Amino acid sequence: MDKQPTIIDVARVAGVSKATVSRVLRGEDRVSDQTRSDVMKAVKKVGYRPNIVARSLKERVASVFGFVTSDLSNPYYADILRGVYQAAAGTGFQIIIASGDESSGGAEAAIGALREFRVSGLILASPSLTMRQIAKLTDGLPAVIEGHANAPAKFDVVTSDDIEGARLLVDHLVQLGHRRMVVLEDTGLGGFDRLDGFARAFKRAQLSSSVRHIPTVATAEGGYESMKAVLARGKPPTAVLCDNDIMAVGAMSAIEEANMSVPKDISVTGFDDIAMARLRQFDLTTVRQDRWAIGRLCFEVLHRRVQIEDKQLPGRIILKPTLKVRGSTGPVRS
Amino acid sequence: MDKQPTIIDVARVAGVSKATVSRVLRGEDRVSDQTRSDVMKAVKKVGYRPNIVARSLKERVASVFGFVTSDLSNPYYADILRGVYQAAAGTGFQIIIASGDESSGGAEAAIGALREFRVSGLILASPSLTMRQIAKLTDGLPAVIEGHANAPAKFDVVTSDDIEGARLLVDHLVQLGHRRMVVLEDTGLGGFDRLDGFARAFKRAQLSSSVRHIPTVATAEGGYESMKAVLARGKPPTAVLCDNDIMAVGAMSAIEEANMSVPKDISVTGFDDIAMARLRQFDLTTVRQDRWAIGRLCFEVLHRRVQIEDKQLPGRIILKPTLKVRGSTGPVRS
DNA sequence: GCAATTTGCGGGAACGTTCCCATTACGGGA
DNA sequence: TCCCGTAATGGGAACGTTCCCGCAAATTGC
Repeated sequence: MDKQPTIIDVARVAGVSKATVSRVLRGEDRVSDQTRSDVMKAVKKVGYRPNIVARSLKERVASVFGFVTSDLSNPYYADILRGVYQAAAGTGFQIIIASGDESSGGAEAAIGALREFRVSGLILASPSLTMRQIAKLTDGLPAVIEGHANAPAKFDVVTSDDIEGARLLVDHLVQLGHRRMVVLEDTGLGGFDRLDGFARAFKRAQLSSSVRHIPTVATAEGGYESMKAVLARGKPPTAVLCDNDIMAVGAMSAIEEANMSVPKDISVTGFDDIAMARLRQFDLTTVRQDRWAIGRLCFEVLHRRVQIEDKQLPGRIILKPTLKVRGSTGPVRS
Repeated sequence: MDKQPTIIDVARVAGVSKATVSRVLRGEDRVSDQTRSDVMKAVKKVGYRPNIVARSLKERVASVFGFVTSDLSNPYYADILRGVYQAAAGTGFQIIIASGDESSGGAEAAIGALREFRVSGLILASPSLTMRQIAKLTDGLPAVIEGHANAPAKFDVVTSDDIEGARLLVDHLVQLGHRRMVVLEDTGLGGFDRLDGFARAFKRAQLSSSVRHIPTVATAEGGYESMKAVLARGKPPTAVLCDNDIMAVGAMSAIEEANMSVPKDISVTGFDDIAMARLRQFDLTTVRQDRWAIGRLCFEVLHRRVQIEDKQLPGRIILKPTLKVRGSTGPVRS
């Protein structure tokens, strides 16, 4: 690789000092029009490209945000990430993604690596991180947290209102006449707000006693197995609420395998509205968050705090989800 | 944010010079055991964390690879990315992902941003990049290309053998007795090798004349529309080959909607073996690439070239795909 | 026992920026 | 005419590393 031209090369060609080139490049005003255009011409001529590394060193922090997620291949985070990138485009900020899953050393290693990089802020989209960990690992670095509505007040939060989402689903089913229901609960660390939301909504509808909660692995297979077990013992429920869409797909498999029909015999709901939910074969009633907006807002909140050195108190942006009623839910059979 | 301790702080605490601290940190041998342990103790004490930015400046390049993709939310690339991260863990190399999709300025802007960062290599997983663009934009930077088996000889290539994958599918269907077939072709820029592979395999089986090729948008809706159009006019084919799994899912919808059955009336195949293909509702015969391995190898090839300053000629690693026969294909109805 | 080599360590330049301080040139007011 | 403010620019230190070079002490070879 041949040597990249530096600001000094530009200065030599333009016949000015490096300080002047720097001024032009950073758009300062104390430069004559003549010099400015000379410098710009020289930049073009030598093919100069700014060296972010040198700038970062001088400025003590890099114009980079770190994005930490526990699961890169989860489409939920992929969508958020798209929003982040979209918002980052043109701001001069880059994003470094650190995978916090166990095989790459966990979230601690991920955040550690980002800090070596002197990133100027963190976006934490990793439900497996506890608040205690977050507080310890960020240690003064600006951070915005996704997915934990009840994070400590010292952090900015952008997340969707899962409690509201759960309420929407429960209300919808109750309205359709459902009473005897089952919730397939993610046994992982994520989705805490959802479970809380389901519990509250059932309590509000005074149905807490007629609802069973089944711990389930958050995959299609997990949903399938749990549903099969539910159907094997006793009177089947009239509706099944799942912690995410993919579990719901598994549950639907088990229901059809038992020669029952969705939604005639059993209604099924998901959570997230992933692309698959819209397919004819599933046509799943679910709750949709604007994941794109979440990502975008995560970036903007962080950017604001870092760039403008915004000293106002951390805020929390809680986005309202929308209920997507599709063909997997229907009135209870009488 | 309070100031991070530097190598000089460590030196002061350990009572040595910064050069010695640097030596210890980089594991050089010309240091006495006593000094080494003193320094390590001081590192612990002051909570020193190396500053990658300063190191990168001095070394002229950053220990960072850039990953360029045209579609962040495509699970295909998400899986490759997982492989990349897995391989990168522990090497000291970080990955910066640049989204090359149009909304963020395209691949040119993405690669430009990465170059400002002085990344020491690129992983290009973006089928929409032409070879001409790649040659121009990389300009001497080491790069490994994914997805283009026929890239110029000056680049390292890691990809799956899509031509072989297409052959496997065609052979499978021919063996089942299928002759009148349809290929739903991705109209996008990607998947060139697949189309080529289908065409070659049909030619080899002397079936080129009995196969129709339908340009199709590479989504579930696209597959649905194209299939509907195919069924609307004339005698339906006995088998449909799709350029990817998600198109196949759409095609299956259209077939069932027309009151025909998969695979009894029409066999359907996909390409990629995404998680969805394994679900009971689809049970799709498809071709699987080891995407995790592709990602891992992309990193390793690049790491080797950059780190070891491997001067050997660029190589191409072409991974053999495997045919996954499932329930969406069957013998032709006689 | 003395020169030659090795070992262990420190000093300081360099990487490419930014930014603070000169320094110059030029007017205008006293 | 002199002084001083201002506009435009240059010089140089600093950011935190790495690495070359040099020097003293220890070790070796004769």
